[in-house]
Amino acid sequence: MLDRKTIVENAEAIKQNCAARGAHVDVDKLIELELLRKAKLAEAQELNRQANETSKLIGKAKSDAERDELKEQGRKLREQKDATQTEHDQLDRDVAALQAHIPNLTHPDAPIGHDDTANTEVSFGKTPVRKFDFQPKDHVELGKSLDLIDFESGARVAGAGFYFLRNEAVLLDLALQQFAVQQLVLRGFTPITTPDVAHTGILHGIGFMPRGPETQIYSIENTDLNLVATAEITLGGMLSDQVLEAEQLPLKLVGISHCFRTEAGAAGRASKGLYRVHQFTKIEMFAFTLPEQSDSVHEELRQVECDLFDALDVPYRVVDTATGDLGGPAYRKYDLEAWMPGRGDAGEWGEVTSTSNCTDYQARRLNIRYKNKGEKGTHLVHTLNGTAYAISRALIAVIENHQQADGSVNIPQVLRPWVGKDKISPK
RNA sequence: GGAGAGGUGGCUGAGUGGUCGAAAGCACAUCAUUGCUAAUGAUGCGACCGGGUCAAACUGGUCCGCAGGUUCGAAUCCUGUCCUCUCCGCCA
Repeated sequence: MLDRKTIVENAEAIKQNCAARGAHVDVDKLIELELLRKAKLAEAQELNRQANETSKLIGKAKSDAERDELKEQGRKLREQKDATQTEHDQLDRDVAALQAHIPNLTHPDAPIGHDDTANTEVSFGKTPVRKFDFQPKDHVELGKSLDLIDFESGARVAGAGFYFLRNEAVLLDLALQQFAVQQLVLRGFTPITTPDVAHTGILHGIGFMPRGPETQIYSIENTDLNLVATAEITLGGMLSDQVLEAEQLPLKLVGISHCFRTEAGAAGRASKGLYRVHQFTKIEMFAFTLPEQSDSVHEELRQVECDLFDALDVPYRVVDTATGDLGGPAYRKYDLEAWMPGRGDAGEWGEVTSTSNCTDYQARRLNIRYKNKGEKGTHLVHTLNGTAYAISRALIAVIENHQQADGSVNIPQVLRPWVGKDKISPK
């Protein structure tokens, strides 16, 4: 959420930013309503002041007649105040509704463009794209032949988009989690496990819109709880309404995230196998920083993501996300796209991680602040998030890139201690 | 799940209808004083949203878990709700 005052005072810049991001919000309308709202607020406050004054006089009234007269006067003032307040509250809701649809400001270096075709390549990983001297299989085929992934049972038990992992895939799943958490703890991140459900208000704070027709979120009936789509929700929500000491920042966390997504509207998109599923595990980085730290921490998160995929010997590229392809809260976003040899006709890049600098956009709604020692007043922190490994997609990249001509799959060196073997062979 | 107690400022904790944004203590800040790893005294010290100012001063409103209700007026009375604690039951 952007600050209302900022919106009013920078109307033209906000409109341009909305246009660049493809957000259709009537900024002029918002400003008009906001100014009206402020006028109403002043009016209600003045009426309230008069009513308070009258009430005080009643306490000091000398005669019953005088008291009754003042009571009547007070009652009228309260009525007027209530009416004005009601008008204000409606305006406030209207403004809030518009405000919620205004995306964050954008980093000046982010590429401008309507969609992901405008994303720019920033860099490539250490591992080059492999030239196969045989026809590589996709992970669905390998998953079946090596008895690693069972989509049929997943569909039977929970529906399309669910799956069972089996055998070495389970060990790989755990190994990826262990390795990522281990590396991040070495880099000063605090490991956290979080609830897998969260209140609707927390989802809103992070920028999700649960309970709408197009929502990505599973909600739990008869409760205010939703299954989380990422631990970004719970890690960010963890410090909602808290005031941190400036010296505690940056605060870097690594969460083990169970992700549930309805993927509404995703049907028909190229999304075979594990690529787009309703449930997966993710190792998620989250950071709270001082405003002046967020750019550098963002670069740090990107570097961690690169290092983690370099460690798997998986080829990838980093892209700087174009304005039109940024989510609402992101000020700037980098995606890592791993090479997936089995994707499409001859292999394609597929998104495996993303890291966003959300500046104060989430912090404002979640009310997460910091204060400088000895100073009065508080300021909003910046929040950032980044994927270490989204296990399902990392599995695709690992399995497809490390497959061998004989149908086996080599296990990346760094994961071998946890998997307990070098390769996955046909049974 | 059952029974009970409680949620007040950074903390402890008074406060059962108007003079309460809230006593007192602690903590904190500044000053003074004694000089020895601290004591004593004075003063100040909540947050948020507005108006005002170059900035202050000054000033209006809101806030006593949260949301409603009663009343001219609510920290105080009523209802709902959330959370915490204790005891019992159940249980991975």
